[in-house]
Amino acid sequence: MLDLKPKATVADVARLAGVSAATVSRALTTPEVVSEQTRERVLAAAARLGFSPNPAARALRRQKSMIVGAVIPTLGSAIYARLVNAFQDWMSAAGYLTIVLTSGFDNGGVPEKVRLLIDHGVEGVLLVGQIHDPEFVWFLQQRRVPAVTTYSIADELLIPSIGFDNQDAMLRALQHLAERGHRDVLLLCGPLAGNDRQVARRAAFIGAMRRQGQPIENRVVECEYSIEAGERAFRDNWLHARGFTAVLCCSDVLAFGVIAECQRLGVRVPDDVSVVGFDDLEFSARLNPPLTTIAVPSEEMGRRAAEAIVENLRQGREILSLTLEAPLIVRQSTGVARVTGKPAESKGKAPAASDKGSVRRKERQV
Amino acid sequence: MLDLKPKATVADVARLAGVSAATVSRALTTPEVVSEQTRERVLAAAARLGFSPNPAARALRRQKSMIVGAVIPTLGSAIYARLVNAFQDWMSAAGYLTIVLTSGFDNGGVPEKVRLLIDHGVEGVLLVGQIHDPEFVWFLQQRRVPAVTTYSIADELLIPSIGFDNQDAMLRALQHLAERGHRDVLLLCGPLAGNDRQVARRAAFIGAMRRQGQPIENRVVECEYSIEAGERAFRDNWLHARGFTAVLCCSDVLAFGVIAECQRLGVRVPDDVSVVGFDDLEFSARLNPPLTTIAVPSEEMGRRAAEAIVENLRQGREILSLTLEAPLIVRQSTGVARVTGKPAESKGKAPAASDKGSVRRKERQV
DNA sequence: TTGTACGCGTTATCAG
DNA sequence: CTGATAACGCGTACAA
Repeated sequence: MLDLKPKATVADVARLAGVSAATVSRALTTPEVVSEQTRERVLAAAARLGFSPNPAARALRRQKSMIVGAVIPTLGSAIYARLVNAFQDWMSAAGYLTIVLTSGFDNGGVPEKVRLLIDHGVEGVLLVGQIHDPEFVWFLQQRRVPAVTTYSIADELLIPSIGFDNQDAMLRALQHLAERGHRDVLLLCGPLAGNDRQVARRAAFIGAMRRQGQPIENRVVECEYSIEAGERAFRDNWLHARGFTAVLCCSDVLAFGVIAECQRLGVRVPDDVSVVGFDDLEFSARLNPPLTTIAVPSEEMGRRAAEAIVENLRQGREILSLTLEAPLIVRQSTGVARVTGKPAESKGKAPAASDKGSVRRKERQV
Repeated sequence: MLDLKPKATVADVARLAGVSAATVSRALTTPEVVSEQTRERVLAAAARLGFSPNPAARALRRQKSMIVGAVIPTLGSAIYARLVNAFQDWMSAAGYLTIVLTSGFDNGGVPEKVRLLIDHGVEGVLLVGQIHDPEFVWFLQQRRVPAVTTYSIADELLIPSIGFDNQDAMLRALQHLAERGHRDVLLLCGPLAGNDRQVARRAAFIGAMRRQGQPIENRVVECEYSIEAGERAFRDNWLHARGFTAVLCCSDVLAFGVIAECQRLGVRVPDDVSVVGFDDLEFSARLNPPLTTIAVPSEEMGRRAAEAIVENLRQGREILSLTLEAPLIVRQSTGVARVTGKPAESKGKAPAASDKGSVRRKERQV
């Protein structure tokens, strides 16, 4: 049963069909230049031998692998998984396969991973976050490998980006809170080391707070991306450093933790504390209360990045940076600030019970 | 700035180092067989030219691409994303890159995707769910591409599987419910077409119900995997077809929807209805109430599948099927069945408020 | 329309 | 230890 026939080659097909190897190749790749009958003979022979062209030989000859790569922090985070999902879908439709490689949240390791990909022959690369390493940018250029960064916007002269403005998104979230009387806000951000998105968000936060003359000591906390980290961060800060009336989370996952912990501690959201997230994951609209959050266009980034790379590969079209919208979705986790230190009057229980019907009913975009 | 030097080859390095191409190759791949000084000259020359071996040429010569593939339903589902994440991590540590391809939930499309991967030169394949197509299995064998299926257990003579017993998991969940007096149970399952995991779970459910002489009309509902589908399914069935005292969901995502809808409808969990999930996602322990669910070992499946494939590739070791544990994690979403049609006595509100401290406090494995 | 000849870049083999 | 040579399998000028 186990025949070791070392996989058919064009030569085998040629022999069986009684033609030359060149003709086999033509019959398979440019059928129209081959006569009807030889084409049929060749196709039949190929089918009979289960022939398919050796990808390495083809790649060597054509200088094209039809493979692209994606380097992301992790697939464990829905936000990146969805990005890659969309990217991969589009790429696959365009005839490219996608190699996925994870690098953790510190972008310092990304160049090495990209090198690895390129050494394996990928023709284009999707990245998350900007790389501030001129040598690396230069490397990509001279290797002629188109690359797109997502989740942030382009600094000058670096890798083109298809993303959104993290600072602006943050400012809109803060303004939303400010309009409701929140001046003292706690920021929970994700890992900062080598993570330009988080750094940008924090910078926006600190800038805004400074402008308002608001002190920021003990108001910026770095967490891992996990529900538990959000729980812990909220608990520690609520118990030891009260005073803030709102929590701004750089990830919905953290916000989930905050809300869960609030329930456990008997802290009411938004009556005692308002909570804002960042991502707009599927579950965020179903939290109790539904989460006000920044809707990050992860699928769109993936799709557009794929489009751009494919067009570059096919027609040499330059990849242009693009800034997408990341609207604030206002739901029920944010409300008017209570007077600091003094719990607000309870507005009567059961916002949940009164909340029948479509979840999206009470949403608003900003 | 844009020098078009068409990427250095061994020949270029050889010329610069004043040696032959063969020596360059040796200096790079088996440094120990080359004299100290020539090695250094070669390495220096290679570094100066930014040389790295052409992957297609290497793959052609060595008959090895160092690339493997994974075909999964979608990356949009945390459960598969985590599987691939673990698989890819391990593979990458072993020197292999991973191409990810999605195929939707109907396994009918999988063979085609795998073919695509193999036509691109992958050396091994990770699958989700069994493929019942002898021709396909034969194809994999004669192409000598090791494959592993996950999420289910091996039927005889098919592709080796590293998974868990879906039927058994389902029976344990049902037994847990039965012990608490639940006889009339609603099953929400995911897409069934071409999805052997879901089919197995449903089969177990139907079998058990039959054995108990319990009617199953209107007790099996097929849903998409989304929170909203869970909400809708529960709403429709609760309003129109009361009678069941528990809902068994084939995915935590559906259970999330059920619990969210219960809150909206004022239905108490577990007093009025018990809810069981399947997956044990990160958020499931934080739902209100925390979700009783089957813990699917997705990371372990990914890791072990990678190990098995690597060992097959490296040492020709046969891949053995393996059945992993998928324990039922008992939390607070399941309780004693109320008398059908009559809401249970309320046991006093605020299980949440009393639920301080570690989330895992009240867990139990079965 | 088809066949012949060669090269893509690397590495295994064999001789030196 | 090193160099010459051939071959991996395909695709494409070029010639017929």
